[in-house]
Order: sequence, then structure tokens, then C-alpha cells
Amino acid sequence: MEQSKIPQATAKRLPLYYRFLNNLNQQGKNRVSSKELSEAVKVDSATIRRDFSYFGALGKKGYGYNVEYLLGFFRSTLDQHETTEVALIGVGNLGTAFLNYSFLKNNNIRITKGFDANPEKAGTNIGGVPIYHIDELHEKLEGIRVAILTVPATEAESITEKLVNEGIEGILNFTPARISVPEHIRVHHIDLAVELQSLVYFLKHYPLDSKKK
Amino acid sequence: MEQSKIPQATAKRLPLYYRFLNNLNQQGKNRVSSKELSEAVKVDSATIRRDFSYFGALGKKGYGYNVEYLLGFFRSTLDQHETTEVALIGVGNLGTAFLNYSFLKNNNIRITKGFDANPEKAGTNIGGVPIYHIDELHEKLEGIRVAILTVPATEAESITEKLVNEGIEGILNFTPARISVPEHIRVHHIDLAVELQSLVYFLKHYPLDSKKK
DNA sequence: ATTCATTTGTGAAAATTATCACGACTATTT
DNA sequence: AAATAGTCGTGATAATTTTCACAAATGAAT
Ligand SMILES: NC(=O)c1ccc[n+]([C@@H]2O[C@H](COP(=O)([O-])OP(=O)(O)OC[C@H]3O[C@@H](n4cnc5c(N)ncnc54)[C@H](O)[C@@H]3O)[C@@H](O)[C@H]2O)c1
Ligand SMILES: NC(=O)c1ccc[n+]([C@@H]2O[C@H](COP(=O)([O-])OP(=O)(O)OC[C@H]3O[C@@H](n4cnc5c(N)ncnc54)[C@H](O)[C@@H]3O)[C@@H](O)[C@H]2O)c1
Repeated sequence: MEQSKIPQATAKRLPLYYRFLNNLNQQGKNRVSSKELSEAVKVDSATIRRDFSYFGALGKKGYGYNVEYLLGFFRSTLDQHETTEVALIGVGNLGTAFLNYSFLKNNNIRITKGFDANPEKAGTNIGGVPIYHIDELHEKLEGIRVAILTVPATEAESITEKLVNEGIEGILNFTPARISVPEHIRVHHIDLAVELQSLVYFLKHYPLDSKKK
Repeated sequence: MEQSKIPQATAKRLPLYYRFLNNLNQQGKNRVSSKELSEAVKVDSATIRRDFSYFGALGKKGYGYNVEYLLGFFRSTLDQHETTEVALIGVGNLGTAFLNYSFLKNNNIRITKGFDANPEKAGTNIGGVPIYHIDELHEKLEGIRVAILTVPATEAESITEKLVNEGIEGILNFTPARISVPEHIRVHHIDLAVELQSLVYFLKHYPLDSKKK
């Protein structure tokens, strides 16, 4: 929308900062330094200061950052004032786990609808979220821009096409399939098998005392 | 262990390449170009060639790569000849989903033991994996070097300490807690809430036609 | 008032990662 | 045998990200 000059690496860390600031605020702390923050979120303090600096001078030299101010700032930056609705496609093992998880308390993102091809699941309700049959996508997806994909890998491509047709703009893809989408659709992959395998690879091939990821 | 000159970014992509080569091989293909590979895994073809080149000249100019040869090469690079045992700590919503998932067929990584604090879960068996009480960690963790952490965030720090004492070297952490570990322990975080939140942030703040992540 | 210990914000440098672009080589077709 | 289309490996360059290191500002202590 606006300031696209914020590095992607920074943007990815924002939700992490936001969550931690929330914790601090709830603990009643009203002041925090980049050093403390660094120890808590395991990000170098210079990186944190640099990240914050993209948004202007948010702190005070010799003092640190005011928790409440910073929190308020991030709340609006991350659009936490308006709720984002998310659909979950594929109510299986993984999908069910997500539905049963209140997706972060300090967070205005909600899974509000589930979809599955299994007719026995349609009409049920998991963790307070109604499940619809996948054929009802068109009627029920109105106004939802983000989808979580937890269907079998073989279905990923065809479901993605449907989602795109229904106007979905962002997909969080948990299937191992690398889906194809038009230019303007954003896909983030979370590939659990790859993560596990690369962890094992790092263990075996990288010196034990190297810097952490 | 050996060639630590391989960039971390490359190392993270290896399992992805490996999986796709496996697919190709099972489809009976015996030749593949960096361009084809690129379309399938959505990584720039020059990046793929560069990645491969860290391991030497694996392909042939004007021809491409021999699938079987490349696959064999990656199999040994990723240590797929020996099975890696993994323990899962916290058999709740997320943990149960993982246990029910045969963690990739073409893959020698296996979750072989589960642990939970709930006495009702101890002694059971989920997806073929035996569940033990968390107090049995010491007796049952022998020889296991990697753990998946799916306990409540509040327990993350204390469980981590126990795991480290038992000689665990790598942890795949699904809790929102940023755990502290000694220098020589490797931790990879998968923070689902952060992933979802950052996807939403990107959608709202980055031009729709920008390059994909 | 002055000193002192802190801590930010940032210019500059370093490190890492991705991409361009082309010479060298291969297989295939004519 | 020559021409053609395809493809790798890589030097060079560009882009991105992280880190260093310090002047300037702050609040607390004496
Ligand atoms: N469970 C895990 O631990 C895990 C780990 C890594 C990756 N994954 C990936 O996540 C995805 C889901 O895994 P899972 O274990 O939950 O699988 P699952 O089989 O338990 O669930 C898949 C669900 O999708 C539904 N479905 C099938 N076709 C559909 C369609 N066309 N439209 C809508 N719904 C459809 C099924 O009815 C089922 O409920 C898979 O792609 C899997 O590879 C899972
Ligand atoms: N479920 C999700 O979709 C989701 C999404 C994002 C993050 N997470 C995170 O993953 C973790 C697990 O989530 P969940 O939904 O599976 O929670 P859950 O409450 O369903 O499961 C946690 C399990 O850990 C066990 N446990 C508690 N204390 C323990 C201890 N000291 N030792 C061993 N086991 C213990 C509990 O008995 C329970 O079975 C949490 O930290 C959560 O924040 C979950």
C-alpha cells in the first residue's frame, strides 16, 4: 500500500516484535531497550534498532523505547485494529489442529470458515469454526482474502486455482506442492518436512559452535 | 562436519531439491534441466545451478542433469542412507497431527517416540508411535539427537533445559517462545502465528505485482 | 553542576544471497 | 560435417541483509 521501502526481512520480524511487546505490556513494563528485546527474541540488537528506524525515531537515546507507545505504533502498522478473516481448506490432521488453536490471543487474525471435500465434515463445527463443503466455496468465501491450505498435496494445484478464481490474494501453503499462481497472488510456503530435514542436515554438517540461524 | 562453505540459503533448499528429484525419478524421468527444476520448485534457475555447483560439476553442458545420478548424490549428502530418529515432545493438537503423518515417504527421518505430561497419554500409541510420560525422558531418549517441541509455550523453556541435559542437539520449536540454549545446540523456529501475520502484512503493504518471496 | 553509565539512530563496512550474461560444451537435425 | 538449439558452470555484478562502532542524547548519581 504505502511504504514499500521496508525490507522484507524486517517485515517478517514485525509480528515477532509485536507479540513480545504485548507480553511486556501485560507484565506492566513500560520501558524496554533494544538489548533486552534482543535477548528475548534472539535477534541482534543492532538489527532491532535498524528495523525500528525504518519507521522513524521511535525511541529515546539513553532511555530505550516506551513499551506502550511502541505497541500502539505496531498495532496500527500491522493493522491490528481491523480483524482479518482467514479460510482454512482441508480439515484433516493438520487443519483440525489449527482450528482448535485460538490463533494467538493478541492478534486480530481469525480462521472463520473451514472447507473440506468430505461430506461428513460439512455442517460440523470445530473449535467454534463452521465447516462447509468445498463446493460451497463460491457462496461462502465472500470478503475473505487469505486462505490456509492443508489439503493433500495432489489437490493443492486444483484447489489453488479455485481459490484464485474466488479472489483470494494470499495463501499459506502447508502442502509439499509448489503451487503456481498469477503474479499478484502471494504464497508463503511452510514445508514441515523440509524444515525437519534441513535441521538434520545443519546438525551433521555445520560446526557445533557456529552462530545460530 | 566437512564442507561448511556451503551457504546456509543453499543448505535450506537441498531437501526441496531432493524431494523433487525423487518425484521425477519415480515418474521414470532420467534427465532434467535447471529450467525445468526451476519451474517446479519456484527457485530461479541460475540459483539452482549455483547451488549445485557448490558440490562440483554435477551436470553436463548442453544436456542438463542425470536424475538418478543427482538423486544418489543428494541422498548421500543429506545422509538419507541412515535413519534419523526424532522425538516429539507434547502430544496435543499439533503433536498428534505430526504423529499421524508419515513424515515424508522418501525420507529417512522418523518420529519414533512421543512424550507428554498427561498420564492418560502415556502408554498409548498414535500413528504407530509409542507415547511415554515426560518423566521417562532420561530412559527413553538414548541415541536420539533431534526433538520436535509442541508443548504449551509456558513449558518450552523448562522442557528445553531437560532436552539439552539429555544430549539433544537440534530442536524444531513450534511454540511461540524463543528458547535459550547453549551455543552448540541448534534451534529452528516455526512460528505459525508469525507466518500468518506476516503474510497478511505483506498483502496489505506490498504492491500486488511485486516479485514473489 | 558535573560526571557517568546507558542507549539510540545511523553512516559505513561486511557478509550473504541472488541474478545476469556468456563462453564452452552437448546432442540432434539437416 | 555443419548448423542449430539447448544447457551448464561461473566470473562479475547487483541486491539485500547484518553488523560494527560511535556521536549524540538521556537520566541518574554524586
Ligand atoms: N499432518 C502433518 O503433520 C503434515 C506435515 C507436513 C505436511 N503436511 C501436509 O499438509 C497437508 C495436510 O496434511 P494432513 O495430515 O492434515 O492430511 P489429511 O489427509 O489428514 O487431511 C486432508 C484433508 O483434506 C480434505 N480434502 C481432500 N481433498 C480435498 C479437496 N479437494 N478439497 C477440500 N478438502 C479436501 C480431506 O477430506 C482431509 O480432511 C498435506 O498436503 C500434507 O502433505 C502435513
Ligand atoms: N495447534 C496449533 O495450530 C498451533 C499453532 C501455532 C502454534 N502452536 C503452538 O504449538 C504448541 C502446541 O500447541 P497445541 O495446540 O498442540 O497445544 P495442546 O495444548 O493441544 O498440546 C500441548 C500438549 O503438551 C502436553 N504438555 C503440557 N506440559 C507438558 C510438559 N511439561 N511436558 C510434556 N508435555 C506437556 C499437554 O499434555 C498437551 O498434550 C503451543 O506452544 C502452541 O502455542 C500451535
